[in-house]
Amino acid sequence: MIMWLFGETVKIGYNSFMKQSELFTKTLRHLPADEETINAQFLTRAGFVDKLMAGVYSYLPLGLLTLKKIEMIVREEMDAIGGQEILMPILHPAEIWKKTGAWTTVDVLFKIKSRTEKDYALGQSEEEVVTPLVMAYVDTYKDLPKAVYQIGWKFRDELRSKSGLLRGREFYMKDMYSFHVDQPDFDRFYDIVKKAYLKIFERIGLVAKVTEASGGTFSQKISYEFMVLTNAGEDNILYCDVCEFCVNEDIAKRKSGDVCPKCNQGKLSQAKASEVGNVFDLGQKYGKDFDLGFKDGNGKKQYPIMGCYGLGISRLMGVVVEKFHDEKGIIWPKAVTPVDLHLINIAKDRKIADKLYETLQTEGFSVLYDETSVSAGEKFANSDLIGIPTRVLVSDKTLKEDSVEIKARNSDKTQLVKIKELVKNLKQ
RNA sequence: CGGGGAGUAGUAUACCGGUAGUACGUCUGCUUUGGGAGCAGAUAGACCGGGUCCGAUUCCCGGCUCCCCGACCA
Repeated sequence: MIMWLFGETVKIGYNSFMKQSELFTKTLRHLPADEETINAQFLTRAGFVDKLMAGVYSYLPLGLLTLKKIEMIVREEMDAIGGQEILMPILHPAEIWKKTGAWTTVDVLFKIKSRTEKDYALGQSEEEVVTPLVMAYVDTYKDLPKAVYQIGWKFRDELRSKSGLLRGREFYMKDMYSFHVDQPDFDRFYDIVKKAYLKIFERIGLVAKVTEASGGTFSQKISYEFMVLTNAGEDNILYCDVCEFCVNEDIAKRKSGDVCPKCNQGKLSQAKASEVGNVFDLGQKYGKDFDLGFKDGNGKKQYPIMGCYGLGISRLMGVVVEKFHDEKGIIWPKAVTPVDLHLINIAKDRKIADKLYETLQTEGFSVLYDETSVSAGEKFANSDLIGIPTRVLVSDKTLKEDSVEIKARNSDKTQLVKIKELVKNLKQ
């Protein structure tokens, strides 16, 4: 992404760089009065997000960078398993929702009326759009399997939004839909998606538990939810302390302290968790609802077995903050940090730091450069709040040694590095 | 949607039925510069509507918004 700023091009994206004085956001010293959760407090104070109303946030320059980092990881892994990215409408005609029954059964569906009193819905999931869309191109079994996905805004008319980014009325989500000739082929792909999901969370630095959960209104089958343990979450799960068994308490037939039904060895413990992803076996419901099928090898009409796979990108951003912070601020994992380096100058003469800023860009680092003239203490406090994983400090003290000081956000140790060695050192 | 709490400078808060105070921010000047610097001056405020009252930011009613607990969250 390229944006124009003060006459120069500023690249926003993987190799973004920006001067702190040019950021239109500022860090806030006070806790926001209307946010109680860690993720909302730090993200607001550090200038990553701004609340428009309950459950609806703007993503500011630094926040958008992190959101895009997470999005990119998700995109790479979905592409890697054959997902084809598309972008579907958010504004839907009521008819498609009435056809599947969801118009009356899905309470969280946002419904709106046009000037001419026509009914519309805002997308909260897109089976109603994607099924006719994909099946229009599927004539025979030879056209399957197919998987398409999109990354975009979803709307849910929650009675109570809460917990900052963890439950919004509007949120950023990846939703994928797959179409298969039969159950075995679906099961094969289902497993591939589960593995891809685990890889995504691992890349971000999170541990997600694959949790058995309700299949929802339309399905008797269980679904799987990907749960990250955090007290800020809304779900209660039971998990085995020996094997990987994990179940949502909603459907659990057991309680905390019971023996694990899977390995018969471990004990089940209860924990709070946030659902960052889910996978559903939709069966033939949507094919049948829309009466859209394909011809099998005998020329007979069959309905596809479908799956849907959600992954909450904005929620993940909140969960990451819940998991990675200290009393001073956020500690971004390297994979999703808005930028790689926080370059801070406190030397009287800015020249060396200015030059380093250029050099680091050329060398492929993304950099936030604090070239402001506020006190050193304030810069450190801001830096800790924003939470970029690596801090590079230029001061008169370090310059005497022809050096800069490097400090990891998650450590108290500092390291003097010769300026000549800096790039090499950072690339290690 | 049920229950509870709260709306006061840009932000966070205090007191009060009769001049609305403090901190941070912001602006000006001087001094500072390795963990949210110091001094001096300046700036700026009662969610909306109705009622009670001589007088309401304060009390009462309604609305809106935010937060928390619960319910809800295919």
